[in-house]
Amino acid sequence: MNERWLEELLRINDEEIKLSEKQAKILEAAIGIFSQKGYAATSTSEIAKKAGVAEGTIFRHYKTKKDLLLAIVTPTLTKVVAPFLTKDFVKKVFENEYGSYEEFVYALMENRYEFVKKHLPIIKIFLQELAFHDEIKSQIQVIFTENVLEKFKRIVEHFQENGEIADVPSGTVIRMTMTTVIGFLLARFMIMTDADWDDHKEMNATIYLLMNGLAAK
Amino acid sequence: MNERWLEELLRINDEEIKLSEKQAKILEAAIGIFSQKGYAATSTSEIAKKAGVAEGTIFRHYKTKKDLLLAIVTPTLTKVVAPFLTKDFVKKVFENEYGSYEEFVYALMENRYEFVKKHLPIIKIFLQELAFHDEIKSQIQVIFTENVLEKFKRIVEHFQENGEIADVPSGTVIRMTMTTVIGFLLARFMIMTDADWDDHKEMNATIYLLMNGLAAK
Amino acid sequence: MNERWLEELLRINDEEIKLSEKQAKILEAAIGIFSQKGYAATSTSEIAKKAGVAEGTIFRHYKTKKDLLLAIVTPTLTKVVAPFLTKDFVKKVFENEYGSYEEFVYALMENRYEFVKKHLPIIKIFLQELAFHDEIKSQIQVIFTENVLEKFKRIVEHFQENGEIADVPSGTVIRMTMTTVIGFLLARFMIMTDADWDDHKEMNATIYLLMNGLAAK
Amino acid sequence: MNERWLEELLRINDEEIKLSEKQAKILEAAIGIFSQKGYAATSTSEIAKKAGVAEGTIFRHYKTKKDLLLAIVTPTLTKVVAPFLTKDFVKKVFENEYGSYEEFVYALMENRYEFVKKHLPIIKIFLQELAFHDEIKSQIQVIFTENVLEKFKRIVEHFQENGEIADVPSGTVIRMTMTTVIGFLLARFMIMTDADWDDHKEMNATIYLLMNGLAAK
DNA sequence: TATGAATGAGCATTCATTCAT
DNA sequence: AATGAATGAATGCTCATTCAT
Repeated sequence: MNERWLEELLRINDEEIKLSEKQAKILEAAIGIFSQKGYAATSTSEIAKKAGVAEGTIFRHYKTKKDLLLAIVTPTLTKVVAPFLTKDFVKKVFENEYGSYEEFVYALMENRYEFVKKHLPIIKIFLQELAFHDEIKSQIQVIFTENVLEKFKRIVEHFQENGEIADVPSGTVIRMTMTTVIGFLLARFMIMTDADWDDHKEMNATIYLLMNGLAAK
Repeated sequence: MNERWLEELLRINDEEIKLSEKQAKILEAAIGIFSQKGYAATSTSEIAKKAGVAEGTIFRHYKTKKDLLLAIVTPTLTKVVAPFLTKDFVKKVFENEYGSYEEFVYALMENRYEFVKKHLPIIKIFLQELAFHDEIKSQIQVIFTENVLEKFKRIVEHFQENGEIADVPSGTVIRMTMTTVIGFLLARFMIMTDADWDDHKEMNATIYLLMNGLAAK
Repeated sequence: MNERWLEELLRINDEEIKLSEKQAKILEAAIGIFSQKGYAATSTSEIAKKAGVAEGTIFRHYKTKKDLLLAIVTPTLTKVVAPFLTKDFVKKVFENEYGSYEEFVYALMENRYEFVKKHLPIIKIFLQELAFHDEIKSQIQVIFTENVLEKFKRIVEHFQENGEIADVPSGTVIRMTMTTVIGFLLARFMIMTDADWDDHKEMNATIYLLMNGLAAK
Repeated sequence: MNERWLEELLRINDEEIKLSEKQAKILEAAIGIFSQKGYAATSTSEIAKKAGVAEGTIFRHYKTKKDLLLAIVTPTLTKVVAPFLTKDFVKKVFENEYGSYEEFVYALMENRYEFVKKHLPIIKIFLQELAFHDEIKSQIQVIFTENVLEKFKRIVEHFQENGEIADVPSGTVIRMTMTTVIGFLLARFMIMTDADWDDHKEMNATIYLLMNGLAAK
C-alpha cells in the first residue's frame, strides 16, 4: 500500500516522517473511524481490529488515545492554512502573479477545494474535535495570528490601495472572504454531500458575488 | 428557578410541555455538559450529579441517554428555522413589511443572532451531534425542504423581479445568503467567542457586502 | 374475572382468604412470569405492568419480592400433598374404599394428574425455587414427615399384610411409588409437553408395571 | 490445582480443550455459584471475586454471561447420555456383554450414578436452566432423538424378542426405565441429599422392582 | 517490535424498595 | 388503598491502558 500521502500530510515543517507499516495502518484506521463516529465514541479496540494489529501495538506508538488523535490532527492544522505558510506567498501576490484579488481568491479556493476533497475525513475530525480540545484551539489561534493574519492583511490592503476592493476595514474583508470560502466548502462537503452540483460553476458564482460585494464603488 | 425558557424552547408546535422540576434540572445539566464536552464524552452519572438527582431518575424520564439527547435537540431543530415556519412569513414580505431584500436579511440576521446568543449551548450540541446521528440529519433535511426552501425561493424571486437583486439562480442566492448569515454567526459565536467586536457594526458591514454582491447591475 | 380458584389454592387450612381484585391480579401476573422466566429473572416492574397496577401497589401487599414468591409457593406446598392431609384419608383405605394398592395408586395418580394439569405454572415455580430457598425446602421436609410419611407407611404395610405387595422395606415401596407417579407427571408435563399421548393409556401401563414390580411373588 | 477433570468434562467429541489457569478458575467459580444460587441470581462480579480474577477477565473469555453458562452446560449435555454415544454400545449388548436387560440397566445405572455423583453441581445447573433456555432444550431434543432413542429401542426390542421383558410398546419400557433410573438419581442426589442410605442396596431394590415390573409373564 | 491476556474503573441501564401525595 | 416519582446500589459489560512474553 502506498502511504506516501499520509506521511506527507503528517509531516510538519520539513522533518521527514517514517511511518512503519503498522503505524500507517493504525493511523488510517483511526482516521476512518474517528471521522465516522467521533473521537469519544471510538474505542481503541475497534481501531486495532480495523488496523489488523494488537491493541497493545497502538499504545506502543501513541502513549494514549488522545496522543493518537493529536498525531492526526496537529499536522493537519498547519496543512489547512498551508498556502499562507510558504515563504514567498505574499511576494507572489505583489509580483503580480495574481493580477487581481479575484484571481487570488480563486486560486486559494481552488487549492483548498482540492485539499479538503482529498483529506475530507481528517478535516471532519479536525472540525469536530476542535470544539472540545483546548490544545487544538490554541494551536489554531497561534498559527492563525502568527502565520496567516498579517499576510492576509497585507494582501487585502494591497488590493485596496490598488482600487480593486472597497475601503472597509481589512478585518471585515478577511472575514467575508474566509466565511465565503469556508462556507462554500462546508456547504459542498459537509451538508450537500450528495447533491450533484457543477462544483466549478458554483465556485465561480460564489466568487463573483463575493467580488461584487467587495468591489470598490 | 424559572424554567419557562426551557419549556418554551422544547415545545414543538403548540402542545404545552410541562417539565417537572427534576426534569428541568436534568435537561439543564445535560445541555450544559453535552455542549461543553460532547454527547459521547458525557456520562449519565455526571449529568445526575450536576442536576442533583439520582442517576435512576434520568432514566425514568428518558429511556436512554440518546433519548435525552434527542429530547434536547429535536425541538431545537424547528426553532432554528422558526421564522420560516410562521404562517404569514412570506405574506409579510410581499406586503412590503420588508421594503427590500436587504431589510429582510437584516431582520432575519438580527432575529437569529438573538436566538443563537440565547441558546448557544443547545446550538453547539446540535451542530456537533448533527454529524453523527442520522435521525437528526434526516429531520433537518425534511424541515428544510418542506418548510424553508420553497418560501425562501419565492422571496428571492420576488426581489429579483423587483430588480433589487441580480438574476442568478435563486439556489445560489439562497446559499450565498445563508452562508453569509450562518458564517457570521459561526464566526461570532464559535470562533471569535471572546473578541471584542461591535456586533452590530460587523453585522451591518457583512450585510452591506452581501447586498453589494447580490445587487443587480 | 373469577378468582375463586386462586383463593382456593392459596388458602391454607381453613382460614378464608379474601383477595382484593388488585391482589389477585398481582398474584396471577407473578405466577405467569415466575413460571416462565424464573423468580430471579423476573422484575417487579414487569409484574406490575402485567398486573396493571403501580409498582408500589405490589409492595403494599407483599413486603418484599420474596414474600410474594412465598405467598404463591407456601400454600401450594400443602396442596401438592393434599390427599394425605384430609382427615379420613387412611380410614378410607382401610374401609376398603380402595380395594387394592393398585386402585389406591390409580386414584392418587389420577387426582394428582388433574391437580398438576390445573396448576402447572405454580408447580413449575415450586420445583424451580425449591432448590434455592431453604425456607421452602424445610417446609417440605416438615409437611412430608409430619403428614405424609407415616400415613403412607401405614397404607403400604396394610397392603403388604394383605399379601398384595411384596415384603420389601416400606420406604423402598414408597419411594418406588412416588418416583413412578412423580416421574410420570414430570415426563408428561415438563418434558414431553407437546407429545400427543393418550394420557390415560400411558398412566395405566405405568401403574401396571409398577404393580408388577411391587407384587408379592 | 489439577483441572484435568474440568478439561475432560468440557471437551466435546475429541477436540482437546486447553483451559488457561484463569479460565479454569472462572469456570470452577461459576459452576459453584450457579449451582448454589442459580444462574439468574448470580452476578458476574461475584464469580470474578470467587475466581480471583478481574471482572473484565470473564468477558475476555466469554462474551456474555450466557455464553459462560452455555460453555458449562453444553458439553455436559452430551456427557449425560455418554454411554449411548460410544460406537459399539449396542453391539456390546447383542454380543452378550450384558447377559440380560437387568444387567444392562444395572450397568447403566451404576455408571450414571458415578457420573452424577462426580459432577453434581453441573448437573444441578443443567436441570435448573433447562427450563429457561430454549437453546438447551432443543439441543437435548436433538441429542436424544439422534443418539439415544433409536439405540435404546433396539436394545429393548432385543430383550423383548429374547423373552426377558414384557411385550408392551418399547416407548413405555424406555420411559419406565428412564424414570426409574432418573427418579432414583434425583431422589438420591437432589432430595435426600443427606439421608444415610446404603446406595447400592437401594439401587438393587429399585432395579429388582423395575425388572419385576417389566418381566414377561 | 509486537502481542494479547489481564486489569479495574467506569459505563448505561435496571433493580427492589420507599414515601409523599 | 393506590399511586408513581425518586432512589442509589447493583448489574452486565466496555474501556483505555499495562505488562510479561
